[in-house]
Amino acid sequence: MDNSVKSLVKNAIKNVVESIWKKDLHHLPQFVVDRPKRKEWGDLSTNLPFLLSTRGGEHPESIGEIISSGLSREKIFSRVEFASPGFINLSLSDSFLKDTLKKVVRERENFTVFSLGEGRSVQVEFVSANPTGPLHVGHGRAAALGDAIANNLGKLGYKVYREYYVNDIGGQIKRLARSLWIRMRQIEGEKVEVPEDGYRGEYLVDIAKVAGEKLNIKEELSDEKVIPLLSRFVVDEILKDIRDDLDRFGVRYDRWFFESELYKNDDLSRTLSLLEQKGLIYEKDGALWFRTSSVINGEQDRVLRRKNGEYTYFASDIAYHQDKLKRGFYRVVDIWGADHIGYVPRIKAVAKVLGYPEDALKIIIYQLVTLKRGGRRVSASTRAGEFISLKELLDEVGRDAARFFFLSRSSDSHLDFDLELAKKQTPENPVFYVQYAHARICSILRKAEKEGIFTPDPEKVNLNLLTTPEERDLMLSIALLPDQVKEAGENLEPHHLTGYLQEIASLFHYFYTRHRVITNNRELSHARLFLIQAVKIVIADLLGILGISAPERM
RNA sequence: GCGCCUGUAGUUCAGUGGAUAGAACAUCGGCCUCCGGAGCCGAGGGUCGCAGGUUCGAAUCCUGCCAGGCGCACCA
Repeated sequence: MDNSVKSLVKNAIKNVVESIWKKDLHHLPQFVVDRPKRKEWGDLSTNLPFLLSTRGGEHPESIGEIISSGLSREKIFSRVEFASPGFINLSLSDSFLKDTLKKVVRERENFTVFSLGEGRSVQVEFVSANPTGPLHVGHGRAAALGDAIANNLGKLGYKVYREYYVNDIGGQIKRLARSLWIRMRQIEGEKVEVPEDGYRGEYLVDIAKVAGEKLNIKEELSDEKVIPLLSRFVVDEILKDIRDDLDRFGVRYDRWFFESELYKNDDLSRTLSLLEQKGLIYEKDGALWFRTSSVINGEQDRVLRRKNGEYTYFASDIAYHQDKLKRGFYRVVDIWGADHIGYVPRIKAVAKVLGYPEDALKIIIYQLVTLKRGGRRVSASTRAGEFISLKELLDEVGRDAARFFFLSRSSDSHLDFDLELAKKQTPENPVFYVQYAHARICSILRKAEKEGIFTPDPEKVNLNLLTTPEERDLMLSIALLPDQVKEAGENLEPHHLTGYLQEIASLFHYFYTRHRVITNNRELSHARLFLIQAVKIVIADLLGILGISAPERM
């Protein structure tokens, strides 16, 4: 499947060019087909004449005119115009737009499905927060991003695996368990304090109470025996909360991958010996090092196994990425917070030596989230322990608003999250605005049905009655939806979809204020009901990709 | 000091080398006999951080500065 209008147009252009110049032009330069800035310039435009002129030395005008006259014979265009200095502006024919509208109603959410990823699987690993405390708002951004990207890739036809990598072993977990142990003893009345480098959050006190009841630990047990026991317990408890939060946020994983698995089945040592064979490992100062410097210029070598014999996180991560590769993913997407930015070259180097194809590993770095209440910044310092948890955010603004806001900016961009705005049930709030468009359509459809006017089948509707510019704008916007989904998916940039949603909602509201859907003219009512039904389908579809609900009533 | 990200309207941000740089919010001014006014329309507002360069063409690519963020562990 492929309902991309841009591909259709590109192919038409290619055919025309090839038939005109015969074998003179073997391959065309990478030309662009996109929406022009101004309405007068048509629905789509291409810069091909510019690009051809620089090659052949001809003027863009002459080339442009020749291609234009060839294209004007194509049925999908109603108007083809060369525009100085080097564009061809294209208008899609009404019959094409109307056929496409019918296609939307027939295919529904499959309208935006592509088969280009068929037979290939993709893994998206995201959030993967350490199980040492509750998720905070930053993890919410990761969750929204990862889930939307996964949905989007699913639309492109890939089989998508969502995965959470759990660091369930290592020094931090030991510190966590020790902190818990201290909290438990405090409850028993012992005078002990959680150390500076421990985990001092209140949540451990709650877990300590549960641990005290469930574990039945005898005081005389040595630390050596207690800590492993408590480690398991505390990781399980915190992970339970993390799962709950994510579940509430609408995120489900196909797999929770535990770091400890890599040790149990020897993956780690196998991977390291693989690197050793390649001569990328050496010993120095009692530690085992990876020769990052020989793979990537300017990088430092990194420790894999410490002096004390323990492996570093980096070592596990190498084994983990080897495991991903072995599972045969066509593409692997890692979503990390900005605080891991320095880690990227290292893991890229690893991917390279493990034999990942170029670009098979995509690492998305998202910038930090700043919470605001009105204009005022909400303190979110982890250090002071007063960070806002994902749970609190969901309590306050809800899942839909949280997702929409997280997805409304490029991941490279710092995110200002205005809690007040997110809560508002007014059109300044973009989530509300978009959802309202959907609910409003549902309301009209309900009213029409009550009056005995039913939305017709694609075979029966007379779309020639849709003649106003507002109707055409909606049809055009809908026709270009598959391209939007494709581009957002290929670039792993779901934020484009929130923008598109706002555009289509706005076109609908504008149409609504200018025209009545239910009129005395039954045939016209049918045509308009058909149109708004299509709008409803695409809004719900896009919201679905973003993991946001499309309410029928609000 | 080094690396990466960011710098675009009062604010928050879009803008895969193309035409006169856009949106939302905010501000100001308008629009309801009638399908959800929980909506719509209009106006003002910009040296695209600064300076060079690349080319037919630069917010976009390159170089150098300036400012903010995040990193720079035998933590994860």
